[in-house]
Formats: sequence, structure tokens, C-alpha cells
Amino acid sequence: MSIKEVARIAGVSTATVSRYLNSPEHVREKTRKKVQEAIRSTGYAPNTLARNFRRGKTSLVVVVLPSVGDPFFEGVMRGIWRVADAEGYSILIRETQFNTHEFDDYSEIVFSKQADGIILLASTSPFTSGPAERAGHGDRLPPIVIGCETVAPQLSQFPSVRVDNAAAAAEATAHLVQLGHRRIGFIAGLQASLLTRDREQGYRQAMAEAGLPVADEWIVEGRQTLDGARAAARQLLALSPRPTAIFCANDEMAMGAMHEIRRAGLRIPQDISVIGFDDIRYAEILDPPLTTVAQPTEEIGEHTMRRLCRAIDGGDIGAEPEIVPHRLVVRESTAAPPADES
Amino acid sequence: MSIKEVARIAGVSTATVSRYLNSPEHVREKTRKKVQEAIRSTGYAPNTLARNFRRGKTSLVVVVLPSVGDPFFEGVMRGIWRVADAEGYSILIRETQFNTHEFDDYSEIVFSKQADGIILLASTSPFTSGPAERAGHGDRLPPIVIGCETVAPQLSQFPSVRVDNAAAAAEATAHLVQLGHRRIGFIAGLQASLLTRDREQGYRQAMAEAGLPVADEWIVEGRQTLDGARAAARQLLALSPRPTAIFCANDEMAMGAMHEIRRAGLRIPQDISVIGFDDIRYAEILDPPLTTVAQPTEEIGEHTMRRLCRAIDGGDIGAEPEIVPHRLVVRESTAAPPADES
DNA sequence: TTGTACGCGTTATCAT
DNA sequence: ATGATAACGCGTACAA
Repeated sequence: MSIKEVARIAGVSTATVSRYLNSPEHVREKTRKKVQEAIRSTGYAPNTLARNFRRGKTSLVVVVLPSVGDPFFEGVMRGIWRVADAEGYSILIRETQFNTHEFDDYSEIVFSKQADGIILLASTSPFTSGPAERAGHGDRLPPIVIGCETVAPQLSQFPSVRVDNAAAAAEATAHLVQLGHRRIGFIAGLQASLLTRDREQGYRQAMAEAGLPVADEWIVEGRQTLDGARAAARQLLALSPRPTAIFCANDEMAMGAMHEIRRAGLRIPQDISVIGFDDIRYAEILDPPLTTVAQPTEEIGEHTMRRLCRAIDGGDIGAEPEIVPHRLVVRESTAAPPADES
Repeated sequence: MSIKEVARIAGVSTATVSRYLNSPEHVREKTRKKVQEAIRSTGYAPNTLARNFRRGKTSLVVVVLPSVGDPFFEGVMRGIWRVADAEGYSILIRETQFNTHEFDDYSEIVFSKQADGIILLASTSPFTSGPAERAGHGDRLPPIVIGCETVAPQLSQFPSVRVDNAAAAAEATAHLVQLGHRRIGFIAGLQASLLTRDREQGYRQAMAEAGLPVADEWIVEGRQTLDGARAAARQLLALSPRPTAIFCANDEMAMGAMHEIRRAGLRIPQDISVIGFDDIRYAEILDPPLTTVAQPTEEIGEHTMRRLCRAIDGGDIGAEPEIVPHRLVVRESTAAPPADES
């Protein structure tokens, strides 16, 4: 009973107060003053619950990501928020913690109208059944945009914003090849993650193009975590002959790998080169500063959110991926292999 | 027109469908079956907007923190989510980006019923005017619980969950003193942050207790960022004589400081010791592994959220801070000062 | 330009 | 155990 109260005090109808709130230009100056004063004196704030209900919109968007506290997502989230604030959306964050969630979990959120749309920053195969065949909801899919992740065939019906992971990974690998490396290890993410699979593919492709073989044991899964990467690095270092360079599917894993390399008494890059992916803020203060592939994170976030907004507003945003530019950042963790290796 | 639809198909009233949803035990087995079938066949999902509206609850909680992508908050958020999931709440995250926001921004969220409560993980003086004097809302303050941050007098009306920052900082400082350090620098966070002020106070207290003087230039503001800490470290290293140890108000800043120390050609801990605060996941893989103060982050998150839930449910949770235990983790970044310094 | 009156989907109250 | 119905606060035809 609140807009009523304001209306009563202002001596106008509830409709006028509502109009004052939503289209002030349709209210006469004089009336506007009265309403304004009534609102001020009562400290009235529209009940968002009622408003959402009436409008059929929550102005909420769910962002699904593997893990907050991952420095990489800081920039992406910042971009998302910038647009969200401007467009009046609030962001609900769900962590997958690397678990393969049911797609239903997320679409349910939309179908039960808890959110207007979903941004998937981590699509570790979120689909159990084809989303299109969901019982009951018919053909109306919730607005979804995928950020960062590579889109697998099953996800190709959704738009995405990302770098060309395969090309970027190939570029990184080529950088090592050019320095003279021939045995290059690869610490992959989770196999369930399409993104790291693409990076692995880029690595394989670059190796092939250089006419270099890729031994099976050169590719180890680092599970996207510090500890996983450390175990993976230990495996690679135990190889004989061991790789002269290691390409890590992201910077977090590169940090873990570098630690193990140091512990093994090896020097970076003199004994072994390391290259990462993402260019998180720690990359440049590592010892030595990490060569890596930078992604325009804020841009990804902004474009992803903007595209989602358009989809929510009913616009047709297509299903094509939007590819944003990556950039190889050469620092000091990569160099030519030891002399006796050439 | 959806619960109606289900009711029509099941051949019962809307009230019965509603009851089936909310208190099935009050529905006869036979009726239950009918409703269940109708729901299944229609793929009906209750409209959360309408439900929230009716119940006057959003089941949303806002968490305010300085920055996602900060590894420290990963654990805290995890604890919060664990409880939130169990209690049926979703989490809305707002970043302060170290800006001093108006308290109104946040309380507005509650007063306009966009959320049921607020968790403040970063209270850089969020109050412009005393919250109690807010016009309109009278004396009814929104449910708020503060996590991690130290409570300043103006915030003492709110409950909090945190470690004893002053005591922990004193302990860390004492550790350096015991190793033989006499000139200990301190890289502080933002002066606006109560938390880092408390840590500074603990540092000062420990120095005083050891009978050691604290030169003004030994305390430098690191602005809670990598870059800020780097600048601060450069300042400290330029001092003559320079400190033989540096206490950083958090691990993030310690990372920045360590980088600058290396760049200056100094060895840790042989030439200079470094100690941090938080024990983020990178602490143990730094070079050398960082001595720091560990906080039970998940526990903080869980307790904070649990307390907020009780407050939302109308329980009286008091205003006393709940102090959780910290733990000094000694690794390899601290050692006795160079021989000629004793 | 302003007011009246209805409906949004759900839950809660009260009969039955 | 179930059904009829009144709210909840807001937006918006439509009428004035």
C-alpha cells in the first residue's frame, strides 16, 4: 500500500504517481512538484517485487563461471557490470566449480523467471539433453550468450564472444618453435572444457605445420588448477628427454608449472621456456615475467552483455561467434633452448 | 494464468495446486497424483516473480566486495554460497572497486526490496550520513552482516565475522622481531579501509612492545593493489638504511613487493624478509613461498551468511563481532636479517 | 492531463 | 481435505 500512500499525500491518483515515475514528461509541471514532494517526505521507493511482477522482468542476469577469485574473470566481469549498470541489470553469479552442471539448472532459472538471461563463461558441456527438446517449454529457449568459451557443435545455436583460441594457441606455439624449440610440452585444462581443447588443437596444428612430432606424453592434463598444473609439470619434467618448453593452457597453470620447475632446480628460460594464456595481472610480476597471450577481457565482457541485452529485448542477435583480437605478449619466460639442444 | 491452467487440467482449485507445491502433506494422496500429473504434462514452473511478490521476499542477498578476481574472496564466497544454496538464497555481487560508495546505494537495494539482506565484505566507510538517521525509513535498518572487515565505531551496530586483525598483525610482526629484525617496513592498504588500519595498529603495537621505534617513512600505502604495492616497495627500498623486512597488509601486495625486491637485485629472505596476510592460494608457490597469516575464509563466509539468514528470519543476532582464529604460516620468505645488521 | 478500474500469478484466509 | 476469494503493489487501457 505504498504508491497509494504517496498518491493520497500528494492529492493525486496512483496512476499519476506511477506516471511520474515512469514517464514524467506526461505529467504536468505543477503536479510533478506535488508528487515529488510527497515522495520525498515519505521516503517512498517503488517496490521492485511488484514492479518486476507486473513487468514480467527481473532485470537480473545470471553469469555462470568456473570460479570467482580467478583473476582472469575480473576483467570480464568488469565489462559485464559496466553494461549491466548502464542498462539497469543486476548480476547473479553462479560458480560451477568445474562441475558439469545440468543445463536445466540454468535454464530453469530463466523459465521460472528468476532471471532474464544467462551468460555462460564456462561451458563445460552444460547440456545433458538437447536443450531444444526440453519438455514443456517448447521451442522458446532462454536468451543465452557465451563468453570466452569455444562453442561446441551442441552449443552452436547460441551466440558467443571470444578470441580465436585455436589460432592464438598456434601463435604461441609458433613463437616457441621460432625460438628453436622442438620438444614442446602442453599442459591442458579439463578435457570437458571446449576452450582448452581448442587451445590444444592450436598447439597440435602449429607443431604439425612446423613438421614437429608430438609425443603423447608431452600432453598432460592440468585440470585448470594450480595443483593440477604442478602435478602435470612434475610429469613433464620427469620425461627423458624432457621438453625444452612448456605451453600452459592458461596463466594460472603456468604459475603452478613455474613453481615446480624452480623446485626441480631448473632455470626459466635458460633451461626451459614457459608460455601461458590469458595475461592475468600477475603475469608480469612472475619470476621471470611470463610470456603469454592477452585477451581483451573487458571488451569480451562488454560485448557479451550487450548482446545479451539485445536478445532479452527481443532483438535477433544471430548465432555467429564474435571473434575479438588476441595478442601475444612476449616477456622473459621464453628464450632459445639450451645450446646442446639445437 | 498458469497455476490456473494446471488447476483446470487437474480438475482441482488453484489453492490445491498451491498447497501441493508448498505443503504437499496437506494434500490427499489421490489429489496429489492428479496435480503432479497435470504439472508434468504442462511443464509448469511456478512464476517466481509472482511468488516473491506475494511473499514479499526476493530470496536474494547482496554481497559487496572490493573486487572479484581477488583470490582471497574465493574461499569466503564459497562459504557464503554453501549456506545460500542450502537456505534457498541467490547471491548478487556488487563491486566497490575501492570506491567509497554511499551507504544509501546498498540500503536502497533492501528498502526497495531488491534483496533481503546485505553482506559487506568491504566496508570502506560506506556511510555518509548515519544510517540510522535516514529519512523515511525510520529506525528499521536492513539486515546486514559484515565479513572480514574490522568494525569501526560507526559500524558497530552491525554484527561481523572476522579474525582479530590487530592481534594477527602483531603476531606477524613479532615473528620478524624474533628473527632479529629491527627495521621493519609496513605496506598498508587504503587508509579508508578499517581492516588495514587495524593491521597497521597491530604492527605498531608489536614494535612498541619490542621496544623498537617506527620511523614514519617505514609505513607506505600500497593501495591494496599490485601496482600500488610495487610503488610502495620501491619507496621502502630507496630508504637508507632500508628496512630488513617488509610486512605487507595482504598477500596481493606482498606479491607486488617481492617482484620489486627481485628487480632491485635483492634476495628474499637473505637480504630482506617479506611477510604477507591472507594466505591466498598463490602464497605457497611464490618464490620463495610466502610467510603469511592464514584466515579461515570458508568459515568466515559460512558464518557470515548463516548469521544474515537468521537476521532475515527476524531472529536477534546481536551486534557482537564473531572472532574466528587466524594462524601464522611460516614459509621461506622470512629469515634472520643479514649478519651485519645484528 | 488526470482518474478509475482491472489484471498480473500467487498465497493465505476462511468457509465448506 | 478442498474450494472460493481477497489481497499483494504496480502499470495501463480507457474514460473523462
